[in-house]
Amino acid sequence: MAESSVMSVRRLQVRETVLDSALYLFAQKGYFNTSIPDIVHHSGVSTGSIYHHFSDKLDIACALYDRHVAQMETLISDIEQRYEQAEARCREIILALFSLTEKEPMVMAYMLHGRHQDFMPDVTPICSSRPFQRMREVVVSGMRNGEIRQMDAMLSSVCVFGGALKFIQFHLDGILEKPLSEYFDGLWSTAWASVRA
Amino acid sequence: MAESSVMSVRRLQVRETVLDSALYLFAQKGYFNTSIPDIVHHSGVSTGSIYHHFSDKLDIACALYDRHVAQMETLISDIEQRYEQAEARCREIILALFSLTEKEPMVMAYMLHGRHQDFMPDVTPICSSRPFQRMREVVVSGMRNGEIRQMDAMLSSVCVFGGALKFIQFHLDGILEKPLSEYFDGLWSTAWASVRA
DNA sequence: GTCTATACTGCGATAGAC
DNA sequence: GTCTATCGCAGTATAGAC
Repeated sequence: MAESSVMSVRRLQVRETVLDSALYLFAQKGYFNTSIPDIVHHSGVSTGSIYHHFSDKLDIACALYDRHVAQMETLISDIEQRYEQAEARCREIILALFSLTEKEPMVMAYMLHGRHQDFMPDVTPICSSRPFQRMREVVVSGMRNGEIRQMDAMLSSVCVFGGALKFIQFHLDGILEKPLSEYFDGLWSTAWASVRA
Repeated sequence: MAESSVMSVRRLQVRETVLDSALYLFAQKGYFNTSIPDIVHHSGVSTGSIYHHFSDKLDIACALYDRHVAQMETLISDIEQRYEQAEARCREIILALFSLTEKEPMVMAYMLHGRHQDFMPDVTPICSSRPFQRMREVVVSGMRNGEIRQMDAMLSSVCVFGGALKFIQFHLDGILEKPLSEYFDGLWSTAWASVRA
C-alpha cells in the first residue's frame, strides 16, 4: 500500500515534470515548433519514459490543456465562494487573471494564445471552454438579480471581460508600456460603467 | 513590351492562385498542418512552379500576410477619406471589418487567428501591425479634438474596437447564434458611450 | 519504469528534362 | 516557366536491453 502510493507519487512527478517543460516550450515556440527531443532535453526525461507516461505528443498537449482548464476553474470557484455580488465576482476574476498572467505568463500564453484547434482535434475553442462559460454565467446571474442591465448575454460578457482579456493579450505580446496591474482601475471602471443597471 | 506585360500579368496570376489556395488552407488547417503537396493539390500549380515564384513555404505565408495587411490598410484609408469625425470613422471601420468577416471569413481567420509569430520570425504581433496602429491613431485623434474623453490611449482603443474584434473572433469560432451584423447596434452604442466626452 | 538506439514516414526543397 | 522525380532530413514513435 505504502509502496504503490509512493509509486503513484513518482508517476505523477514525472508527468508534472514533462508537462512543465511542455508548457514552457509550447508557450515560447508553439506546439509545432516543439519536438519530442526538445522536451527530452528541457525536462531531462528520456524519450522512452515520456512515451511510457503519454501516448503521444498530442496527449501531452491535451493533458496540459486539462491541467490549466482545471486551474482556471478552481480560481473561479474560489471567487464564487468568497463573493456574493456579481460586481465583486467579476472584478476579482479579472484581478485573479491579471495576477496569474504576471506570475505565470506561460500558462496564459498557452491557454489564450495557442490555437488548440490546430492540433487538438475535438477541442472546443477556448472561449467555449468551461472557465469562460462560467465567467459568462456570472454576468448572466448579475443580469438576473438586477446588478447588470438587461442586454444580450454575449455583449454584456464582452463588455465586462473583453477589455481585460485584450490587455492580457497586449501584455503577453509585450506592447504595454506599464505593468498590467496599473491598467486595472481605468479598465474596470469603464467596463463596469458600461453594463451596470 | 506587350509581351512582357502579358508575362508579368501571368506571373501575378500564378502568384495569386497560390496565395488564394494558401489562404484557404492556412485559415482552415493552419500553417503547420498545410504541406506544399496540399497547396499543389488545391491550387493545381506544380511544386516546381510554386518554388519558382516563392523562395520557400514561409515566403508564401509572408506574401499572404502582406497582401491582407495592405487590404486592411486600404479599407481604413478609404474610410478616413470619406469621414471626418472620429465617431464616424470608428463606426465605419467596425462595419467594414464585420462586412469583411462575413464576406471573406478566411482573410480574417488568417489575419486574426493565426499565430504568425510561430512561423514568421520577425513579424510583430498583429495588434502592432500598421492597420491596427492606424485604428488606434483614429481614436487618439478623437481624443485630441474633444470627441473622446481623455484617457489612456490603449484603454480607449480597446473600448472602441475591442468588443468588435471579440465578436469577430466569436463569429469565426462559430459560437454566435445570430449573424454578426445583428450585434452591431448594441455593441456600437455601448462602445461609443464608454468613451465619448 | 527508464534508458539508448533506431526504424519509418512525410515533408521541404532541388535537379534537370521539356 | 512549368513539370516530374527524387534527395535529404527532421521528427515521431518503437524496440528491446537493463
